[in-house]
Amino acid sequence: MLQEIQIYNTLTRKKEVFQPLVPGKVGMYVCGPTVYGPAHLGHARPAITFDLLFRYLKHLGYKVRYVRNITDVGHLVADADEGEDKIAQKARLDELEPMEVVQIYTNDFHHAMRMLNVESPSIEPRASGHIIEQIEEVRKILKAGYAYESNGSVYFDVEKYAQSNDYGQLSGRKIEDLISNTRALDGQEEKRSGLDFAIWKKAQPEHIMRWPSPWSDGFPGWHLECTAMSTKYLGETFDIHGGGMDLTFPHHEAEIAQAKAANGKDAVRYWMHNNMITLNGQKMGKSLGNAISLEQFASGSHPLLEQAYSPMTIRFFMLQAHYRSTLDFSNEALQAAEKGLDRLMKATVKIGKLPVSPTSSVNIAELKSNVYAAMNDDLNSPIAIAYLFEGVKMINSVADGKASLTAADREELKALFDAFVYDIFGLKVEAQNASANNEVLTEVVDLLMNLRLQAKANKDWATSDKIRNELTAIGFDIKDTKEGATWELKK
RNA sequence: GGUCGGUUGGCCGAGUGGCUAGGCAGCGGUCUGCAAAACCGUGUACGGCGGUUCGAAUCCGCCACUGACCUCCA
Repeated sequence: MLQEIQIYNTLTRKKEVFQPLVPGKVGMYVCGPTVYGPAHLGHARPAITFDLLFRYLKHLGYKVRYVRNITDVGHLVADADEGEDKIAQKARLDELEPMEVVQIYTNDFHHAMRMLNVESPSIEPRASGHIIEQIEEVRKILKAGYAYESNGSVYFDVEKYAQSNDYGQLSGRKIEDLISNTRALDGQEEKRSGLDFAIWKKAQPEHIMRWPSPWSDGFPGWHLECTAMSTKYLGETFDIHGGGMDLTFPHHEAEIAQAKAANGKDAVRYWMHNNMITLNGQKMGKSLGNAISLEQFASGSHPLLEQAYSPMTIRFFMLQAHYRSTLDFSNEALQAAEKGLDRLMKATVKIGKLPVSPTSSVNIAELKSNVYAAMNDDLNSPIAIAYLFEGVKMINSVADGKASLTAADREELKALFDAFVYDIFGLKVEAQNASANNEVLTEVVDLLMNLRLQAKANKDWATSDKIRNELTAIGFDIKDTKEGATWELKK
């Protein structure tokens, strides 16, 4: 059931029919986080976007190898500490071993991913575990003549590369403009041009994270790790490379150049970029100081949060916008998503219990084809969800006896919802509070519900309402449906 | 300053040269002892000014505002 899907390729700025290099198999690489701070809402966007792609491709029958790295070395900070590694800087402040910092925030990231129901990638390589490969990559680029050594560091020679290649093709920049617009930063005398970037950096004496190399004791440049690791696990040419839009320049542009310089060919066939999460219209980011961590969302402990939001609400909130659009955070929008998600999940659970009829008054086949068509059009999850809500309406109408469904259509509908809601969108019913799973509590509440039922039978509204009101006050949600009264404990 | 985007109804957010996206909120109704839920009905939305067109929110031009990148960033 390999369907034709279109994806937007940043390289060509067009939607293209996706055709993997090897039929039936997909290699994809996505830039993961730099583990030097808590995972925040911004990190959730690419994680969820490419989790959706990963899940959908698998659903369509592709065998996917999904590589998402952890950056734990090599990021240079531009502020106060000249040339100091981000990880090492944080370590000094906290008086922790650098690898301790890496571990803390790697764990934090993994925890956040689990909460968001983001599947583990096939391979999650760490930059620090691939120093040998990166040194090899530097060697290849040097040998090809596209890099030069300077005072123990090795720089990529952008201008030389640009003579025979299109540097700037991904980000739409022209080399001449780049040359005239590059900022003159201090401490760059080692470079021939401000455009050049380090692929190996000599470590200063105080720099703790360092590895021996033919050029100096030092560490690899940030852009290089992705090239080295994607090549190692996916080959010199692979299908999809993803990441945040903010990485297109210089990071991904540099990756293109490094791979071409080292291997003589273009590595990536489809470049995909997710857009940013904004806060009051401005990008949410650690360096901007306006990031809300995922932990804070779950607990509601941030001044901007009016309440706690479950990870599934965040996931659904993101899926309701297209991945290439900016998505503005607001309490109002999150609350709307929370309610919409609740409606979708409740309907999904109901399908199996719907009554069946000899005929259907609804068209399930058309609904199904609409949902797939939306997803096949560059992963248009908001449209797909809009169609699922049409399905929700069908489900509720059938439950109300206002529409009918054959047994075969009910199975079809259930399969569709199970596939999309659970497997592809990765939504799940939140685990209830531990106490709600307590059998004794359940029995007690059932007892109260029975008392209320009796009171109702006796038309003793005062008692029945008292029970309902007090349970509601405690945090229970009581509903009288056709099938009888139901209760659930709200968070 | 350069490159690339965005501007849609109370909020969020899709999309298309002519036909109701969807969610949330609101309003009216059905159901219910009441409520909740559900269902039905309900909105002359597309930044401004020009142009192309039988017809543009959708294409073109100009303007305004706004964002991302150009330095680490998801």
